[in-house]
Amino acid sequence: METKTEQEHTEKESRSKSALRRQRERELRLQLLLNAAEFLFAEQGYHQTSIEQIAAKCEYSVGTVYFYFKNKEDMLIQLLEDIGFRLRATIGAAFKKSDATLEGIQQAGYVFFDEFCINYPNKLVIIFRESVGQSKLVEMHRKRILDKLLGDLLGAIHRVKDQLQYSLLSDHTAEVIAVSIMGIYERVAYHYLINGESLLLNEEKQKKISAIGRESVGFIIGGIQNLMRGNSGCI
Amino acid sequence: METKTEQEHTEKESRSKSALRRQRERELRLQLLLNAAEFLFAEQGYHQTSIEQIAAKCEYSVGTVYFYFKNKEDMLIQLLEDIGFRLRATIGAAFKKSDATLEGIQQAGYVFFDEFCINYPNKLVIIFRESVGQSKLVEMHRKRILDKLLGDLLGAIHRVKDQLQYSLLSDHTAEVIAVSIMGIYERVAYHYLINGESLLLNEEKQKKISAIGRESVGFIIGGIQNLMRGNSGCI
Amino acid sequence: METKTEQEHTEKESRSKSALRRQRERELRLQLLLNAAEFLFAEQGYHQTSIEQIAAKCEYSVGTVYFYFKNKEDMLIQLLEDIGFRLRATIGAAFKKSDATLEGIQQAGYVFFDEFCINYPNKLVIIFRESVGQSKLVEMHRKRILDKLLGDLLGAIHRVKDQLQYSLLSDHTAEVIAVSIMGIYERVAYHYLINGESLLLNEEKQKKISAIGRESVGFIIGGIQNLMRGNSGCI
Amino acid sequence: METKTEQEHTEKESRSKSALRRQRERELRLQLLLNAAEFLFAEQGYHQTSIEQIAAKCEYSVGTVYFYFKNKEDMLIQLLEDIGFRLRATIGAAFKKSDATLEGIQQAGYVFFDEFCINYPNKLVIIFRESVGQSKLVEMHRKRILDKLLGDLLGAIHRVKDQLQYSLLSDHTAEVIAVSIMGIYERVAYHYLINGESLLLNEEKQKKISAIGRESVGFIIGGIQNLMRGNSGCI
DNA sequence: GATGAATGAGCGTTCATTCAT
DNA sequence: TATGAATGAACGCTCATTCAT
Repeated sequence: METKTEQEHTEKESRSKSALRRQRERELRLQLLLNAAEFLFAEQGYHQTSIEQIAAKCEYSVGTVYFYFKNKEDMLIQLLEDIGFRLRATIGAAFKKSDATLEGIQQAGYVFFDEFCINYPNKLVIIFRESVGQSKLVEMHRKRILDKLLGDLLGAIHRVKDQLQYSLLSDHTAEVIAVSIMGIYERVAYHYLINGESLLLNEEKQKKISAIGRESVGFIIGGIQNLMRGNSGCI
Repeated sequence: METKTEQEHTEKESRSKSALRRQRERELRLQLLLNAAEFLFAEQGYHQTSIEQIAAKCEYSVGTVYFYFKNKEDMLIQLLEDIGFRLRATIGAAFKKSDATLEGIQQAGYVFFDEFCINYPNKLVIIFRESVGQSKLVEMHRKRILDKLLGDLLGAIHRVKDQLQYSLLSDHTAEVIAVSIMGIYERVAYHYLINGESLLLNEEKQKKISAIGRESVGFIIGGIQNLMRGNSGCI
Repeated sequence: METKTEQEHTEKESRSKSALRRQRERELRLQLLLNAAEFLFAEQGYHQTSIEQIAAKCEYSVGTVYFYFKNKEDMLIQLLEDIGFRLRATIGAAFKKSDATLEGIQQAGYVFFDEFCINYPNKLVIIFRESVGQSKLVEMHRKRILDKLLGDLLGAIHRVKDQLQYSLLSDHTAEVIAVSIMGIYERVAYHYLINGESLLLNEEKQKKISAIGRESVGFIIGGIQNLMRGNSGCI
Repeated sequence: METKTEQEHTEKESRSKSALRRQRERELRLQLLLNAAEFLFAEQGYHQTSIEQIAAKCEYSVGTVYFYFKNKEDMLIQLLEDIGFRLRATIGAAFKKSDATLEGIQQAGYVFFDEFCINYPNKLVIIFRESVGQSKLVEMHRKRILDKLLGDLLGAIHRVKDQLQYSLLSDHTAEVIAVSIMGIYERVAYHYLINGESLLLNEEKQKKISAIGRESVGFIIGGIQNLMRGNSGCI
């Protein structure tokens, strides 16, 4: 095994090198197409965007798009998966800094509004608007992705509850909290970002979103406390 | 003026009578079509439903549909307007019973989950799924409708604030509260109703939704209190 | 029931009249399209013919074709069904004239070559060339149609056998005879008609086909006799 | 010429050796691809099989296929040529054993059903189904191949006629006999083999095919005799 | 020789909308 | 008013073929 010639060595190396390069390039092209799709879907809508437009934006041909994706629906789903991954990564990181406290949940909220919303407004549009009501399959993936995020939140809530020795009203209280938080994330983002004329954010707008985010998180904290302190959740 | 003959009188009367009848019939047919559209859009999705299917469900011809509606988009918009109207009527009525108190907001929440969600699951699907991301025009109408509801909530919140002599953190605090409440309504309904396998609700499921609704409203109340008691909304 | 007014009567009559007319027109248009498809499929091949070409030949739009047919495959299948029907009608009629004798089978052969082949060369091309190896579904229909014809032949053979008090070598001898006859029909038609440069037949060519047909039928008669006289079918 | 060095000699030798090896390998690969194509065309149909599938089955790349074949049509044509060659070789060998007698024709028939059909069912599918109605060029090659086989049969028939001092009805009687025989071969094979659920033959099925073949040949012999004994071919 | 990414013409199909009757 | 046949633009998708590496 050790006796392989110089040439063999070089050959194998270059083969694996070129294979690696090809792999890298492949992923670059795939990302290029996904970016174009994300932009066009967010800008014009999923149905209003044709494969030809996506291809043209990357200076590819229609066939190339189909070399990388099974079909149009598949592009949306891959986009969704990517968004789900980033969303969890972003918010999950915030949990870890000060987990098992309400502060962790607060930080996660701040991160969602200050980082995710501001840096990825197009992703927001895809997950909260363009992937809604398109097909059973897309709906299924969307549900799976949002449910994972929900699971993360749920875990955080349970850890806070245990730590603070709070009790929950019922078996699904924690879930209701998590779902409510996600509803606030979604609607606030939709109202202040997606609904707007343009997704481009100047500094002033960023500040506003940030401030809105703080208050939304305030609402969330109040909601959690009201359902956790063992009272009935009534006035 | 008084000299018109008996006959003329009868004629006019009968003409107006038949005109009224025609008007009534027209509205019946229109409603029939809207119901069919609502059902099919909710069941199969807006894009997966063709005008022909809607016509067939009412035993009308395709042309007849176009006699009552400008186009397919127009059906969705009229559906949306109707839903918006009922939503405001249902929730607005709850406000009036005990307005200017947190209880009014609580009651409105109860009414949304116990009455609207349970009686009109298809309408829920239309407003929260099928009308999302379809076209600029639909999006515009959807925004208008949700903004009106938002306005109602906003009014209620301001009245509560004035009555309890609470202060708000900033100019948009009330709006954030309203938007958050709507987010909770939307996401909770989506999660527990729309996401489900079937929209048909047996008694057990109705009880669950109702219980979930109570807790969601508990979250809302907590959120409001936390943003209104003059504290910073932080932990 | 008898007391219906003159007007009602006229109304109903005209309604059914116009309904009938519409039905007739519908069938005319359908036939027009089928004829165009038959011609083009035979001339250029099934795959080389586009829906647009078929539509253009009838001065219809593409959509109209899809109003009358589910899809392209459906056109081919309807064509096939029609061909099968005519083939059985033509040949079946010949059987009836002198059934239960070899002459019936002889006449059927003459009719196939003298009438069917000469009058419907395009149908020959469809059933023996363009519908071969296209898809599972088409293959299934083709089999069903040819099997029906086979059944007709089989019946005739059994009747001849009973009448002449012949015996058959084995259980499947009759079927082998029927299949062989069909093979001769098919291959002779293919060789002398379909293979040719043009399907258009002048008088001279017609005479040749007819003569070829006579001899082919002679072959068939010999084959039947050899398998029916109770000998082993060997030399 | 004689003065070439030892080295040159060795070089040339090894060059021609490696050239030969390369040639052999080339043909192996070509055959590998043809086998894959034959299998897939027979299994799924010509149009339903993509070049990529053929390449994948051999663990080659798409480009490699195009190194060995001009295009997809070319694969089918080469397949066809190969099938034609084997068919003639198989049947031709049978003729030679006892040529110029009806027995030779009988033997050829037995060989077709007992050897060719049973050993090469896929080839049967290609020649009798998948190459039908695909394109002018394929049709031309198919005709050429079948015409050669026809020529072989024709020759055999003429030799039998001369030997037995029979006379033929007309100039094309021999051809009609040959065409009829081929029609029987084709249709019997199609009906009992190609039409079936599976092309795989267990022993029982093989026996059935063989028996069917015997009877089909009996039909053929009867047909020939009826057209050769100088009678009119009529009943 | 071998690879596999890229091409792009071409086709089948859909369906909202129109309009003569 | 009601009908339903006709329209045709638009789009998703396929796949044989090419070619730079």
